[in-house]
Amino acid sequence: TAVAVNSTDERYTHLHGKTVLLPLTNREIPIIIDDVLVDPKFGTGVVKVTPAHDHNDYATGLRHNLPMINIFTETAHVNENGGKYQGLERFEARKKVLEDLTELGLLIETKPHKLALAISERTKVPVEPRLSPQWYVKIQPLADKAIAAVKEGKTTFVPETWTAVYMKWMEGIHDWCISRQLWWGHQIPAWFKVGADGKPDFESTPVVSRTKPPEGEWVQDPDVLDTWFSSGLWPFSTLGWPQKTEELKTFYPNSVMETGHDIIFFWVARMMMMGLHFMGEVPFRTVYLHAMVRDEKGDKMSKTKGNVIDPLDIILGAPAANLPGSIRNKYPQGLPAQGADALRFTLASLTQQGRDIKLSIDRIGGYRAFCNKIWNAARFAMMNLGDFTDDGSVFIKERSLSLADRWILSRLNRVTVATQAALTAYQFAEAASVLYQFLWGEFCDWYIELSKSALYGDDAHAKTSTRAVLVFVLDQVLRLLHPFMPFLTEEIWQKLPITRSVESIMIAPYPVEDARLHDAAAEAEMKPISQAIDGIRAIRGESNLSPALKIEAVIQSESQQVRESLDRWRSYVMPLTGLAKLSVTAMGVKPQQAAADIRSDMEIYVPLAGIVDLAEERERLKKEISKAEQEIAAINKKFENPRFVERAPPDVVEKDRARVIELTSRIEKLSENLRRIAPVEMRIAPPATGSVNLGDELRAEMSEASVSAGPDAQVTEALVQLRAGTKEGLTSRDHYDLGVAYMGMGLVDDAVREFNAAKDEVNTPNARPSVPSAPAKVKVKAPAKSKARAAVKAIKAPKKKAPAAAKKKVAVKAKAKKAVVKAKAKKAPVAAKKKKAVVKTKVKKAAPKKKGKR
RNA sequence: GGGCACAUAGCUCAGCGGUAGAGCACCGCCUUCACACGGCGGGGGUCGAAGGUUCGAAACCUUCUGUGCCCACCA
Repeated sequence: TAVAVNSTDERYTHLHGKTVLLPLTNREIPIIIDDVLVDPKFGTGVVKVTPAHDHNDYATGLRHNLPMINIFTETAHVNENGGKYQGLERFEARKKVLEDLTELGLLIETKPHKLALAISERTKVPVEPRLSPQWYVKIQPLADKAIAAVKEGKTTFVPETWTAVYMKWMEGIHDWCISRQLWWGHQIPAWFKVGADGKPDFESTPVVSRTKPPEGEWVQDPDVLDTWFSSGLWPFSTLGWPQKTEELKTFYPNSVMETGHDIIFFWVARMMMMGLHFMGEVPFRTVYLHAMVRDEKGDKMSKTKGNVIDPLDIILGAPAANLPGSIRNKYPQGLPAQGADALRFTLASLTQQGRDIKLSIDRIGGYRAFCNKIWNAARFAMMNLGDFTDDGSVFIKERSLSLADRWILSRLNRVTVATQAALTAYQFAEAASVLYQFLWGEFCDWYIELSKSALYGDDAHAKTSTRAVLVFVLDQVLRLLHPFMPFLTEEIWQKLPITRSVESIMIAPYPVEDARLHDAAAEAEMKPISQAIDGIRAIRGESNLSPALKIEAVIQSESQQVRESLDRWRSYVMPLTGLAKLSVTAMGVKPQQAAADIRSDMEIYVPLAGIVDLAEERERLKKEISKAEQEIAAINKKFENPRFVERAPPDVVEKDRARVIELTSRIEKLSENLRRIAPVEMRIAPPATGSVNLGDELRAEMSEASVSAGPDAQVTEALVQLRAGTKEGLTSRDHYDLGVAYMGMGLVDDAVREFNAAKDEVNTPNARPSVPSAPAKVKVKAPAKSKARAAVKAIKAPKKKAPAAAKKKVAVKAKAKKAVVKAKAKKAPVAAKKKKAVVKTKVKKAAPKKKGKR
């Protein structure tokens, strides 16, 4: 249609205003000057212009008033405007054009050239831009109103980051083509005169009408409206518009529009424009844009990629064979059934504002376990309600309650407030998290455990109160949870044997804050109790004590309040920590041979020499000390910088100062305890090789052989008797032998005590010269080592006596045996346990035997 | 090509100026009378990289790298 050059291109200045002859059609076309279209540095600096078949050229055509010559039919064949190429398919036509140009000697060269080509998503062939009659909506006046409404805050976006997306699109908007050549949709209500071929004559002036115009031959435009044009009417067309119905009056404008951020342009923007135009008011006050679910790599799920997970496969489970390819590869075992509530709760938990969700099957599994946990907690409650059928609300306000009761009610109130706040702020993940933590971490882990003594006890009053609280909390928390887990909560709620005001949890009132439940005193009093329980549990856990083993604990505290609370609620502490005895005292003498847990306002001791592994306890203390030291170092680094004290807010500085003092005191206490249970280092001096640490060596052997006095009650008893009998009237030799025997049992600390006793005896005139004194050390000569070894061996193979001459061989054998045990232990834990059991039995026999020897 | 997000423990994610957290997975002890889809305890991170602001940065700013999404006639 034209040939364009850049005005600054001096090569072509002489051609300005002239025309050229199009060789293949002999049409005369103008040379135009267009600096927008033509880049003089690119190619020849001359470009052909086809306004009917290219977007840029179309704009150029408008600028220069060029004719729009369409050369394609709907099927991309050359039409009557294509001269001799008429009827050819587009790719054929291109080949022919090249051939003809070559033949005429007009083709100078061909060069490969990369360009962006629009490809049809459905048919995968290049799209040919082509002029055709379409309906457009003049958009600017509509957009202006839609922009103003958001700027004025009449409608807000949540998360607000999407406001910018909406604005950018609105501000750069262009007229909206609303006609579509599809098979279904709202047919455009426009009528054209019937043309010669029986089809609409698009050149005629259309009549817009719902019904056929009465006079003349008319045919309705076959096109349908863009689906978003129809959908844009949704906020009011669904409410009876254009009639002025009650529904329309009530629900327009609506409060919250909830949708995906991928259709802000398509739908939200159109609803805004349509609503403002037809109703004169925004369609909704808030637009909440939810996260989109992606696959595990963050890619959008699509059928083409084959990465779509059907929600039903997650809910109901699916064998691998039923899954699409890429999903099957990741889950070759298929998907386990997770349930609708677990899926829903997971989605809520992962819905963080402004982010998309990478769906994690594993995480759904975690919440499935949560569903199970709730179910079992409810089962526990119902099993223990007895004949209690009240909903508890009256009881909890009129009766005196236990500390645990008051505490959980206060926590419930906090959770109610937090859940409400989160929901109001559209923080669904936060709400889900709050409820999860409360239900599992507080209600199940603490309240249910604490309630057992009352429920299983004889105090009728306490029993009834606990039942009331149990059912009340459950009822309330189920309501709070209901939006996140509709099925499970309804099921349990219906099963609760309580009187209800409504027939479904769906319409039960959502819990609101109840200031009367708030109980700061109860929460404060629970603190030392949970601290004590945590501390004792930590000692047990770190020392791998069996839960069945009853232990004693001593708790010392400077705070009288703490002591009183612990004393009053010892029935909470003892069962949760498996205590046989709990002593609560003021600060004073520390129990000997005890594991310790030092807290800021209490010190917990578990005096169990021989049962708690003091070596491990020492490691634990060292670790705690090092942790505290590291923290002090980090804080001190701050203080070294003078500007920190100078410029940081006083409260921050003060907080750090206090923390240093607290940590220092903690380190002191921990170190003190470490000293108290420190083993005395023992050295033996074998003739040739120099000194060896017998304690370490034996300990290493012991642990390799898995010899343990263990938690066995009989063993414990035997040890107590043994120790009771070693206090007085023993010779140095006796102490020495006992030390060896203790070593043999792996009780290093007891052994050390005996060796030291032996050392004391040595200082008397009758002392055995083979046990010389050394400051804070016990030196034992080689024979002692062999005896110790023999003791070890006796434990391992008690019936065989090892002659002194054969000790080396035996030692080698024993080592080989140990290696076998070790290897077995790795592969077959059951076998290792059996081995251990055998060893234990021998210890039982060995201990009283020693006693008898005295 | 333009725009917007995101990058924190093996995985999925919180935290968003003042002592690095959760769930799952992992390790140890336990089939204790709601729950082994469980209980208790534990190990694991120079918070993508480099600069800058600050007394102090995982967090605020800049640049870079990587990943993803949206738009692509116009931003």
